[in-house]
Amino acid sequence: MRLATWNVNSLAVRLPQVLDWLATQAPDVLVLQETKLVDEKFPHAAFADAGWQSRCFGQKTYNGVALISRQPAEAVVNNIPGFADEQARVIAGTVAGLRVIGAYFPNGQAPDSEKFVYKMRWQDALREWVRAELSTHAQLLLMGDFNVAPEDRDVYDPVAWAGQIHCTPEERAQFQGLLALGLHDAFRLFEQPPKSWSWWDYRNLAFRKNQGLRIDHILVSEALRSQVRACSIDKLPRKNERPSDHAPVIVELA
DNA sequence: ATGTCACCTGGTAGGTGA
Repeated sequence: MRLATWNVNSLAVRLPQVLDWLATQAPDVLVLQETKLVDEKFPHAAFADAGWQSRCFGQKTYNGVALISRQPAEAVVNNIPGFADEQARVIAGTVAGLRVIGAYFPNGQAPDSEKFVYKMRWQDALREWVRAELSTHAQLLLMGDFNVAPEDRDVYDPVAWAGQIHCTPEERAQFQGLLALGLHDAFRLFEQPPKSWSWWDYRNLAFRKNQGLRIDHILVSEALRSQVRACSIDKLPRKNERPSDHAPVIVELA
């Protein structure tokens, strides 16, 4: 099994790249973030024509998530049950016996902002829901754009970024809180090249200078840990014309 | 470097979010 996550920063713009990438990488599951499409405009037909099932949960202008899979997804859930939210950030489904949660964590804007408060509340709710999901789904993956660089080695300039959004102690503690549920950062189960990032700012020639952060993650449950064969970031789509600012992350399960 | 991209409203630009 091969599963992946990708923040596409507008599926309307990136659809051809997503279809190309699906054809090349042939994952079993791909979760998307920042589709920025209302459900009425979701390109289900384009995915179906290429042989993919698609489920979406979107809104106008911002956010929006989707679950693309070869096999149909069952027991699909939109957003965090019991957590009232205007923003479309979560889609979960069971595919081939795996519980897959695709999530677009709030950005948080700045540590002293209202959006940061929301980011913390949202993650409190997510964590408690994932805890409950784990009690009924031992084989679970939580994947998406977490908007946190878990450690200094996930940041190109940790001194400059210290205390900044994506790197605050509060956000890193939230990430540890997810690991404390018994989840494992699939990327760190393996030796990885130094300076591995999943996001590069569009500004400042950041990609060319490899100035990025690792903020897109795949967490796997304890029951899946021994089945993880590889985890990697695919930088190639970031070299496309009109790329997303994020690269896909892929995990291989036995 | 001051360096971008996508979307909206409302307009041949400015504001917002990332």
